[in-house]
Amino acid sequence: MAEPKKAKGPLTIYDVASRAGVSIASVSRVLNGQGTPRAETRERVMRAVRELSFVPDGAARALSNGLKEVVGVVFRRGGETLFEGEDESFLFIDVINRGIEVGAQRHGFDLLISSVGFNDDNVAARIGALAGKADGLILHDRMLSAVGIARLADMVPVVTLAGSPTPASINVRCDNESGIRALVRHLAIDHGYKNLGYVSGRSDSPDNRTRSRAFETEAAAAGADIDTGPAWQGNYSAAGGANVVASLLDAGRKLPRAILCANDQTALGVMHELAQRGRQVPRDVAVTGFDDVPVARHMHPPLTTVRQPMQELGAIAFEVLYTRISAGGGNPDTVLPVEFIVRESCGCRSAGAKEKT
Amino acid sequence: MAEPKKAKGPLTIYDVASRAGVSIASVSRVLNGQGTPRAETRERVMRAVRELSFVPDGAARALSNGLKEVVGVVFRRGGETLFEGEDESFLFIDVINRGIEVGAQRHGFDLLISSVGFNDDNVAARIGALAGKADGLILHDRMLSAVGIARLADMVPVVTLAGSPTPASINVRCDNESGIRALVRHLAIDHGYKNLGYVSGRSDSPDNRTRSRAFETEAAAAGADIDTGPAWQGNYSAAGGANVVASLLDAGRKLPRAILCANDQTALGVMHELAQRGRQVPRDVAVTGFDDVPVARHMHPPLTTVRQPMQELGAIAFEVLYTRISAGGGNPDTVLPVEFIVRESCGCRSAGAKEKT
DNA sequence: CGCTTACCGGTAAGCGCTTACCGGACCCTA
DNA sequence: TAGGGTCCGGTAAGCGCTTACCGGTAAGCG
Repeated sequence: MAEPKKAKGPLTIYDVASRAGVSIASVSRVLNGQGTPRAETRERVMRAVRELSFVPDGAARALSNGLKEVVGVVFRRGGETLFEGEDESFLFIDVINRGIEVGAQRHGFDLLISSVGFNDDNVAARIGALAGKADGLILHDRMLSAVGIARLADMVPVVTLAGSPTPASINVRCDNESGIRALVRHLAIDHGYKNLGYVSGRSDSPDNRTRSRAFETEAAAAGADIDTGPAWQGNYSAAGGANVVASLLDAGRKLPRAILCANDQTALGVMHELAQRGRQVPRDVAVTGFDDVPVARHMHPPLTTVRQPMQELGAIAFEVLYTRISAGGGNPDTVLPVEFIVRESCGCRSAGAKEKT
Repeated sequence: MAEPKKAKGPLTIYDVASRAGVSIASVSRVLNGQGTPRAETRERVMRAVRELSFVPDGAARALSNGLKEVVGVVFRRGGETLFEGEDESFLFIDVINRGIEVGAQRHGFDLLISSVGFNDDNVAARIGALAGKADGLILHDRMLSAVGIARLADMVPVVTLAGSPTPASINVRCDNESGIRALVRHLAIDHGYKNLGYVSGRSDSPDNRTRSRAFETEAAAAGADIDTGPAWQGNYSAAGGANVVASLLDAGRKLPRAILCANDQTALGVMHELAQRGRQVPRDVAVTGFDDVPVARHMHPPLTTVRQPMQELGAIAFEVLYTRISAGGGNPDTVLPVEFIVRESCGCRSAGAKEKT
């Protein structure tokens, strides 16, 4: 406690070293637990560090050992928040991010986040800048085109969520096929609904394509008729779902006995519009979602859906990325199991029932 | 397009320089728009950069010019999610973070986030590590004790949200006094309620102390009686609010004519419990919140509350921090105006009415 | 036509840290 | 007491970038 404070210029390892009366190498060794410093040396260094409340500069560390301990996470910020309850959509993203964070913290990494608006122009530039500040990137759904991802992936390790792998990037997703299969079978076989419709998500989403294809396959396998066509195109938002129902009805088309939705948001909109038009769910038409967002259980009636293990998805995404960063390799196409959640919008009465898929 | 790709070792400015046939200094100058490179030089460099899709290393840059272009943001992750709708609480945080991000992007900064669980032990250590990776820190409410903040603040610029300034740190908050004043006057004067209660937030929250004190002052000024005491201690959660009502009623105490709550979450719990106990809002007892979270308008009845400009708060917080980082100084105690939102839980009928405070 | 002035762009010195390498001190053995 | 082996810990070389400084070339001027 010689002087109260030196020149205010941020402290460096040299300040600590001179205060402890050792060399900077020793300070570094103590701080990183390398080598075998004598107990007394360690003690002296620790005391100096404590007294000065020194924290080593991350940039210098990163430069020196080639590891920033930072993952970049990029996602879309909602731009079409209209419907009541719609805010939930980014809760969804948030849960995944939390999962990433949990995984990251296990390895001393932090999350560098960057959200992108729907009409931001310089997305690629922004992501590029992020790439420079991180050891690897995790991209949420639909952030970049396949070639954009590929380009990015050969400057920095990249993991995409709910997309599809490219030669250089890794993808982590949920088992959409199983989820849709469970839904279709439950509706077509358990309930015996012979006519199904599928309100799709954004057409550029790999998840949506997978679900859509699985829907057709499984419906055929279960011997159910399906309603299709451009009128069934949604966009993952509640408004999109409501719109599909509205235009179907306005065109005088007959609704199928059950409607599967690309995600819970869409189901929310579909059910809302159905209620507006005086149709009862599930009596007149059954509705199902996908995702199991928190509101799903509080809808009227509670939504039958498929739960994706979001938080785990985030954690796994980090883990895969971490492997790639530190060792290279890693499974380029990781698929996580989903869980079929039966509630009441399908026509069932009991709550609570669950089935693993 | 000589060779398809060199050794996979991440590219450096040297690779770009040699490909463009110039020195690294020129590359750097072109990339940063410094000096006056000849048009042809610029062109050569840009082409090389594009062909290699080079992105300069953030750590090296940071080390070299003493600016990481990263702000650390620390917040608490909910650990007591129990009540329906409670998830909203971190939506609140998210909106602020969005605001920070918006401010940050204007200056090319990114957000390094770190959430802390309610029973994480090594909080200070984690925040310290963050500090090393960022140019400055923004701490959400109740992250660290005053001395913890002070210690942190002399290693890196710190802005706290809804706290109070310390000699070295800056604080940004909303004008709680005006908000409470508007609420109290509306209830006591406009509605003529002569007896008020205040369900407080966590006792260690500066915002709560301010609101609590303002409540007492304003109630006295408006000539209303107040109910106080330890039974009125809440904790910002819906469960806390419900608990206050429950224990008051269980103890056979008479409820005041109107109950102000420390935040909307609390009001949610209070109204829920009131409904459980068969009390009607606002007929039997009026209830008000604070924050104006999204659900507030969808409660039954819609909640009269005070809106805090969350996103703006985040943006301002960044701006103040940025000033401190780049120039030093900056107003250490920034106060943002709030907006009084009249809905129905206070006893008013009309929706929509608003008053600036 | 020779010298000054401007303008570019290259060379090299750090930024704060990690770590390979090496030399000094000490202990053990003969 | 001398030689060899062990430990510790210091010295210095980078990590990839920015930028001060300076030398070379070309243009401007008398």
